[in-house]
Amino acid sequence: MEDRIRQAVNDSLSQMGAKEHVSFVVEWPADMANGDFAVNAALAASKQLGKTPREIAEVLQTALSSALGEDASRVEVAGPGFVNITLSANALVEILRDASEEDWGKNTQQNGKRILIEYSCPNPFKEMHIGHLLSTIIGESVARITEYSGAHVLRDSYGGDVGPHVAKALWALKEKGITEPESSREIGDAYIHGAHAYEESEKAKAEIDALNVALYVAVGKDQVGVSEDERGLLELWRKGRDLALESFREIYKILGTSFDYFFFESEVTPIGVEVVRDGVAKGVFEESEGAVIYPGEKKGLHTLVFITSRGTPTYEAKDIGLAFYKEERIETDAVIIETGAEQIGHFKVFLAALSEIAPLVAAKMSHISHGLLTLTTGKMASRKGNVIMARELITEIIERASERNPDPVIAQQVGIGALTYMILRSAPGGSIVFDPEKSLALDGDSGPYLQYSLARAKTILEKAEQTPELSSALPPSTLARLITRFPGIVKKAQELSGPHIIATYLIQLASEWNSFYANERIIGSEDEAAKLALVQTFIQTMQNGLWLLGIPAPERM
RNA sequence: GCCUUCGUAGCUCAAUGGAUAGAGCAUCUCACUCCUAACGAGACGAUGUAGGUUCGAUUCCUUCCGAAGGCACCA
Repeated sequence: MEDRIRQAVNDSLSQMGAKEHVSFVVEWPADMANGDFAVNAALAASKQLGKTPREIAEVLQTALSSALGEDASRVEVAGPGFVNITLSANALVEILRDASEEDWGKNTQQNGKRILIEYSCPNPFKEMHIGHLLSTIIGESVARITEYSGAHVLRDSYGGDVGPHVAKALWALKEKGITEPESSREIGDAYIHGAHAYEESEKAKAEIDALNVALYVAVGKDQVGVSEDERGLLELWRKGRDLALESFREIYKILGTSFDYFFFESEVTPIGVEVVRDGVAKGVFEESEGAVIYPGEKKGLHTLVFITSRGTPTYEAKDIGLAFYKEERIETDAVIIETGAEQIGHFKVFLAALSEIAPLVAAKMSHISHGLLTLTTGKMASRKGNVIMARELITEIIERASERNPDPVIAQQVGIGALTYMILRSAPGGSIVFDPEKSLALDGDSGPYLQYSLARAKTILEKAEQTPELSSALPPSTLARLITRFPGIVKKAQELSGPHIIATYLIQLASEWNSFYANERIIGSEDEAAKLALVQTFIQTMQNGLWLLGIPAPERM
């Protein structure tokens, strides 16, 4: 439809004598009263053609009327020179026929592509906090939105299982004489204890630094030639890592996400170090004050250390290793990495360095980020211990949902729906101010509002005795016209990697549906079969939309 | 100091350079014998500042004010 409009406008413009290409848009009017499509070509071409926008618009109106024939019920000039097009009841019904199919909203823009998405990325030896929760929820939704483009999506999470934070946790465990940690909580507490000690005691700091190096050495040797001390250290390290992973998987299950790959720093570090050392010979990296740096300042970026003067690799060197590690194991056409916005600067430097070493690998990588999640108490910092843990927050919101839902399965669906929606409703990039008391709304602009609208619609379909059947008896309601926009909304969300596009649309859709529900009798009405068919398309649209966000769809509420 | 991002209603968020800047919460009305009131109808209320580009600017450019993040051995 959009293509037909575009074609007709272009033809008409060149007939009017437009020599240069006129850039215009075919868009949805924000106000549905203005129709299904709006064309701003008359405004854009006004200067070139030397006519007023309204003169041109009137010519376009005639051209579009004849081009669209019976598919348009109304073509009119409005405002400063827009041409608004309203679809006819029949044209609308034809589009709605697709809307009760399961694949409603999918497109084939990236058919056959293999896309790897990295997100969540909690570090073993720390507990998962709400920052990771953000990444998990956003990453999963972006993955699902990408799947709707026909791409084969692979998911991975990357975690730091070596480095100073691990040394802090292991140091504290050893201090307490714990050799058999039993819960992830114990590991998390040890990290906090170790982090405090590191800042408060010179002795502890020295010991932890030494332990950090010792762990790198031990991990590097793996099974070959390890001493007794190293064997004990490695054993404690593996136990801690396993415990943390196990607790991550429990959370992923509740959130409806699962990963194809878990990558660890210990695996990618050797490759990273090797590549960076090679890079020194090639002149990409430089030695400075005993460290290996990438001189980003020469390119308007920051200069960052890749290998410290103690010989340990930093985050950046490990990321180089990770990029190579993935490339060796997984065939991909694109790699997307989702992290917190505080890493934007680092990612730019890393990407600049990588593009000098492996241009093709760097070219297919892209970085998306989420803003900081700030509490009323300020930025979260896990080393200070004043963090809200992912598990605590999930438990709390499910508990709140259970006040109204005795069924624990539904309570969980509603709780997760509220949490997920709260995170996905706003555009990525900005920070989310999170007040645990107020932010988890269960009514209004919320996940449960969407779920509730769906549950009500499903009940109607269950209770009805007639078979849903689309026909031109269906009046062209705002609800029907809004449903036809869904595939376009999905495309826009794909272009922007923006789940919030879907979220905003679904709220509008649910609101329109609830209004329809309140004002129109469905069961027992004259056009029951046609209205039931509309209900069916609403259900399919809402279901697919909720799936794209990762919000569960309860049958009843 | 330099770099990046962001300032929209009392609060939390929308608005692919377009039409009367949309929602929700809060506040105040109305509606509730009817398919689930986690609902519906209405009122109230906003683009930080000063310029520029444009037929048209919340959106692009510049000034100032304010906030957040980053800036060589953390991740």
